[in-house]
Amino acid sequence: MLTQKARYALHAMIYLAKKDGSASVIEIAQAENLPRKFLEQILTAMKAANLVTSRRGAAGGYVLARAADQISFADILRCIDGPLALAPCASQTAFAPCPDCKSIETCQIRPALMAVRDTTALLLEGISLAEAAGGSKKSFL
Amino acid sequence: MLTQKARYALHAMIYLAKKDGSASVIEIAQAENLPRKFLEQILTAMKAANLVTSRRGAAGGYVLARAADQISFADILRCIDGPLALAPCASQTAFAPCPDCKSIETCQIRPALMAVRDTTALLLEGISLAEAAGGSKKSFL
DNA sequence: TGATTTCCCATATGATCGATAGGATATTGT
DNA sequence: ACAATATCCTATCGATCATATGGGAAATCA
Repeated sequence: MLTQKARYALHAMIYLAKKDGSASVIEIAQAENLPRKFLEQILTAMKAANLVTSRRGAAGGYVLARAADQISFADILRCIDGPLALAPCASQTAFAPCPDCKSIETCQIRPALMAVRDTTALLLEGISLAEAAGGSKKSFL
Repeated sequence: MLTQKARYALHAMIYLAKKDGSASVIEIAQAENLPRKFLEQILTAMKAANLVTSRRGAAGGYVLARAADQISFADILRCIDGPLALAPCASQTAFAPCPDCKSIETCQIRPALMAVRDTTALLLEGISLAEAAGGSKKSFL
């Protein structure tokens, strides 16, 4: 399961994609019905991951750092919820042996977890904010 | 990410699949290097889900409730970590609207989450204890 | 009867989730 | 200059969950 924070992040980012311009935290929070201060944290994380840029002061706000079709669900989920994989040993972006693992080579659950990671990463990296906002339903059906 | 508990469960069940007979908690815990009392809880859950049967007393222990090729990774993971889906609204076995969801029909992240659920469920339901124990690597490559 | 084992319930600790609060800092409009 | 508006930064908080550990009742077998 994703965290609520991650779902908030997706909604906020899709809002920015549709807006195609700057939007303040307050604007996004009201439009998408998200807790304002919590959203602030989320956008801070998105900025740290270079997915959005920000401007301070009156008439400030957040903008997508790249075109909406160049930001994937995977980008967003990774920076909020961490790796997509079901176990550290099956992660490409944050590989680590599982704490209790004897041997990565002989592990009998890893192949399955790798297969799952590969397919979910393929899917989530293939879905962009532009597609989600537009509702094209093309690429993943 | 799976919980450690879920990984423990998979290892324990694969051990039972390879053993093809009764094994006590202590035996499994020692063989797979799992905390004994924690494993006890896990096997209780597996029994509640009808994945294993048990016998008490001396020479007691746990046995798979079905043939090893009739128990999938999905069966085990669902009863330890819950639904495979990334959100309640994308779950087949435990569907529910997300707490903050306005409308399931117009949600712009749900289609993606459904696609992910479908593929991971397909994979994890297709991987049996027998396959994992045997290491055939056939069905998911 | 005594040893073994599952079963059941309770507790503990640390981390994580989902927020909220307050104020510092930057920018804009008047 | 100044007030209004925003982001930025840090701290805290309650609830839940993850990861166990412990004690003892009940069943089974030699």
